Amino acid sequence: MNIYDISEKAGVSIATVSRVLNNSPHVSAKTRERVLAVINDCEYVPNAFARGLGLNTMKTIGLLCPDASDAYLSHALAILEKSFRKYHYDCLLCCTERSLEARQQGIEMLTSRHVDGIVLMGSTFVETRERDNTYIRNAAKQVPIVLLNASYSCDNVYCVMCDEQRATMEATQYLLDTGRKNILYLYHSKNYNGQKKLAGYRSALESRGIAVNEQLIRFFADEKNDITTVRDKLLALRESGLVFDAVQTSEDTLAIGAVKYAKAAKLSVPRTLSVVGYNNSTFCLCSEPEITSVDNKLQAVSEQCVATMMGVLEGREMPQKIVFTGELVKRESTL
Amino acid sequence: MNIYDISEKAGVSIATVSRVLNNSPHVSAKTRERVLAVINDCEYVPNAFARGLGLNTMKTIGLLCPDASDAYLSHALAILEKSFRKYHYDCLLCCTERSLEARQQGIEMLTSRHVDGIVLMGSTFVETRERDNTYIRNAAKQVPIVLLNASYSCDNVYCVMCDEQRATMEATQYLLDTGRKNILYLYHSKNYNGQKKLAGYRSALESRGIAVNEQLIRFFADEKNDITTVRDKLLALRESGLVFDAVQTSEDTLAIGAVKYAKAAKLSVPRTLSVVGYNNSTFCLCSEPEITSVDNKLQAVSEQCVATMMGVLEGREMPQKIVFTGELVKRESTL
DNA sequence: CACCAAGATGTAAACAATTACATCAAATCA
DNA sequence: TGATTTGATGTAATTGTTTACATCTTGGTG
Repeated sequence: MNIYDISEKAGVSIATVSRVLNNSPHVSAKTRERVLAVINDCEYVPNAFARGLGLNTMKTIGLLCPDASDAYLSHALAILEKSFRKYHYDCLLCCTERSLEARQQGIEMLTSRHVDGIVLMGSTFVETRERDNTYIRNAAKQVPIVLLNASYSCDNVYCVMCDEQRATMEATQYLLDTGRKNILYLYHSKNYNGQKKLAGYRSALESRGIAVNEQLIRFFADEKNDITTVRDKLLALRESGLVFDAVQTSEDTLAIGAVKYAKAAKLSVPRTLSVVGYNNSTFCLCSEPEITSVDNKLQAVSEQCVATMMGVLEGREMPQKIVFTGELVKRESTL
Repeated sequence: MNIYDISEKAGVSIATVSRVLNNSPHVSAKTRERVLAVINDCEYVPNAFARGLGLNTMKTIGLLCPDASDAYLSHALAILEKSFRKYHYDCLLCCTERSLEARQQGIEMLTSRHVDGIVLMGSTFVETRERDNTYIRNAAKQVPIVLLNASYSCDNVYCVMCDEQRATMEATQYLLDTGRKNILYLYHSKNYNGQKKLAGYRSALESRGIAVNEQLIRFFADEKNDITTVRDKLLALRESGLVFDAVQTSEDTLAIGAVKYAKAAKLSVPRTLSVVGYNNSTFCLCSEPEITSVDNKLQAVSEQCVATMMGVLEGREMPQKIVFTGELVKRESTL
């Protein structure tokens, strides 16, 4: 069943059928009605591939997501999909691992499928390592790219992000202001955002004239999904003589691990140990006590990504970089 | 840059270029090499739409997900996407609300885009209400449909699921066996799975010769995302004189709410109140105490969905229904 | 009444692949 | 040596749209 069958049954040309299909005003009311009747009758649906070939677009956005099962990213995913759908764009999902090669492959897949735009979620790459970003430059020659919570200056690449450095800095300052002296900083990723957050921690100490103790900065590789391991590592740190009266983390589940550690070490949160997470996820509310965490405005950032992409696709001039401000949500795990 | 340009530059016909592109054996080694060199040189990528038109497929699977931000579904999403990618199929994501109309629209969108198959995640619909399922029957005429954790008998529709009734029953029996007399059952959805789980709760009581107290069965609408509300409602129930020494739920976050309630009511979990969740999500580990929950084998179910879909697409005979068995994971919130 | 604009409709050329069938040369066999 | 097979390559049809351009009505205007 194609457009020719319909045109024949309706006694018109295929051009007229196509015009009806595309709501062209150049069709008389009677003709339109007759054609629509036939279309309905035959349950005809135009072939999407042929349409794509003719129009050179299938109204599709590629979403490159490092991990769809991650609480934070899956939330962004849901917002992006919903918002793009409002503009009648569908989303092709590509979950890469967090490795550079996988992301590169993912982008190639998406461009080869001729998506209209790509949203790159999260920051696997680092702004300063130019070599790693050539694949973005290349892809940007084909389609507009919007970076969700990452930063990179390049033609046809747009950034929407939260100032994670500042948000982290304010969280650290808050801990200092409540009298904490030795803040252990746990981070799980050395990517762009990971480094920015760490920089925020450092600058908070500097702003208060406190020297950074490198012993208090710990990289807890990809253990963000293993609360027990985090707890045990913290117990080991304490055992080794490291002194700290607060734990600040780059991710909420690490903070959960810190709370579990406090329980195991018979410390009271927040009396003898303050805990601060990052992302303000549901995990914070599940914990006992509930965890203070940084809200990095995911909803706003995600929606702005869609707005930016649509602006670019509609030919409007769009800002190359939009930065939101995070906010510390205070709960029971801090004084 | 199309296949004609390449054929010209390489001094061959478009058929030969196409053969090289598709790894046809009917090309001599020298010719292949020459063509590949030109392709590389020009950074030529075949047009996906034209290819789709010719082959009548773009190797795409539609994923219909009620809510991509849900912990449970997002996990399934990640597994599905990854597994389909192994077979070189890409995934078109469609997040519907949980309403029937939205799902129906979603399916129409996916079929109009000519996906090769659709995975329907979760059960919005109810097996017995035939009227609600006509949209599935219709869609199944176009493409194979695999239901993830739902059940419906129909041609070209395949089901992969966990026996949630049995899993729930075993959890309830466990509570009874540990001496609990009045088990409050909280559920958040009246869909197919919601009803099956509730049936499991009832049958557990019956199996022990205990009459079901309807007062102990409570529908906590869509409050699974609002822990505080759950806590307050439970406090109100206690206030109203309802007696219960255990709370079993259809979803982990409801169980979190129960734990919060216990704290507010100064009850000890599990000493004076047992709590059992469902889904065995990370939330269970965040809680203090950690929550006993039903693992419904999401990984296995998701992977089998992909295996079933690929089997169908490759023309193999596939079982209409595959049922996995859930498992109660015991933690600190039960005796 | 002739002319012209406007609106409706049709024709045919893109769009960019795949592939059945035809062709042709070289190798094998009688 | 001539017939036959095999393998490589080319030709042209096919897929189902969109759309620029051509054509044909129809009604209004001078």
